[in-house]
Amino acid sequence: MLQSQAFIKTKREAPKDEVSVNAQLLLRGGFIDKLTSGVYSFLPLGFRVLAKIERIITQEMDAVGGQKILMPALQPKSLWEETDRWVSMDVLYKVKDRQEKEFALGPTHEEVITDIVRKHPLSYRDMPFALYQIQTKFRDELRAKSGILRGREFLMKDLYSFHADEADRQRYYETVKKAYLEIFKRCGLKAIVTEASGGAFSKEISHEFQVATDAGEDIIVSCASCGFAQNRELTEAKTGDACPKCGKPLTEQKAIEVGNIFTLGTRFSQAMKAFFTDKDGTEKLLVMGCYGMGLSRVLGTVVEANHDDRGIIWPKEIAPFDAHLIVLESKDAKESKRVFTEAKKAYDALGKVTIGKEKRLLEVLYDDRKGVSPGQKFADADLVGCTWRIVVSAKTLAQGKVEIKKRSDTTAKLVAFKSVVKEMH
RNA sequence: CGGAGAGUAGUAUAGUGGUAGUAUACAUGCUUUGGGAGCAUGCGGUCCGAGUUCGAUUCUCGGCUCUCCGACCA
Repeated sequence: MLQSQAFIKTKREAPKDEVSVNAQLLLRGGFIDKLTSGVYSFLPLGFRVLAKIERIITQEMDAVGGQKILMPALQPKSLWEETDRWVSMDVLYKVKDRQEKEFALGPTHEEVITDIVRKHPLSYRDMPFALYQIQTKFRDELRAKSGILRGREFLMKDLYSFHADEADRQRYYETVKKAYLEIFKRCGLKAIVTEASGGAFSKEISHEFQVATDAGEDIIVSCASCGFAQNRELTEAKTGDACPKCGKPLTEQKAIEVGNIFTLGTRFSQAMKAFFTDKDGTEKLLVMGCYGMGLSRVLGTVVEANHDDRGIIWPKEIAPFDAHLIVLESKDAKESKRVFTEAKKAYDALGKVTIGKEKRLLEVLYDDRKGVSPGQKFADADLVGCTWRIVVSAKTLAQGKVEIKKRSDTTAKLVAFKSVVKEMH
């Protein structure tokens, strides 16, 4: 993509009100735009990152047998009354149509998915199965805060699984848990599986995926030795207390919840009469699980966990572009022209390179802007945070080379253009 | 919802009961080109409403919006 033509507008300063790091850097870098409190647009750069996160999630959900669907955000009141959540769900946005008929803007989709499923004759032979979607959720939060970490409208992946019995549900729960860890790993996050309350769903504990950072709103107590971790809401344990599993000292830390998986059991199938026919020919309640993950929150968490004072350092697999190619003008017009010609050649060549197991095309953002100083181009590249920075200038060309630098490294290397791709492996 | 803070140009800021200033960004021209370059010119602003006043961006009241703390959180 040519930066001179792209809708990428970086800012030197963040709006003074924005305190959270994710909001500051994402706004300054032109990744997002705030419409109102807790409601954001994703601009070209941000949307590219979001699409990559979505791609990872989709791959991993498909890998555990999830079938992707899309459910409506607009949901009739009657559905929510079936589970008593029209009144008990305090974050529910309620809207009326011109006939005064009431609807909810979906904050989650247990009701809708259960309604879909119950309309179909199901046999034990159909079990288990799992459906998921990636969709915009609406929650009238008491307080939107922390940039895109707690919005009132946000993108979420929600998976729902259906089983003939509790043992199978438990088995699948563990499968999804592993898939979640793989997703977070690919997104460059170190997630800690944390025991938490089942909330309104269940008396059983749920599992949260927590990323330790000071920007977190949760406090978790964890053991570095055996991996035991609990949300503060479940425990009185403090730093230094003995781990109940292995006896080693526990550590308290702030963390961001990037995912949460729940045991639903028959909570919804019972309230909404969702059955399947078992081997013995009798109707039984579906046993369910649900598994949530906020994509926009994952994105914000990545920024909180991966940045320095100059900007964002995107993990490789979700960087908006693999490489940020920068051309620097020269004082001599003729030489400048040659530098631009060579940079354009490099851009065209890099765009045809395939990388990774999947042999996908390398994605390059080419800063071809004229009249922009080297300092500004470097500053922008650091802020935007693509994995690799490649510089073509009179200086590098004098040696027949280009410069390559990893965003996470401090030093650059001069290499022949031919070796650039090799450097990126 | 309770508490605190803040609303002046796209962004960041100054200031004043009497024609609103600076930086940056944007536009134009010239110069410059390895860490947010320089000069010149231009464009652009007091959140909304009421009150006090000859006159309000400034004072008073009300509203709206944003941020932070708290409560809450599938």
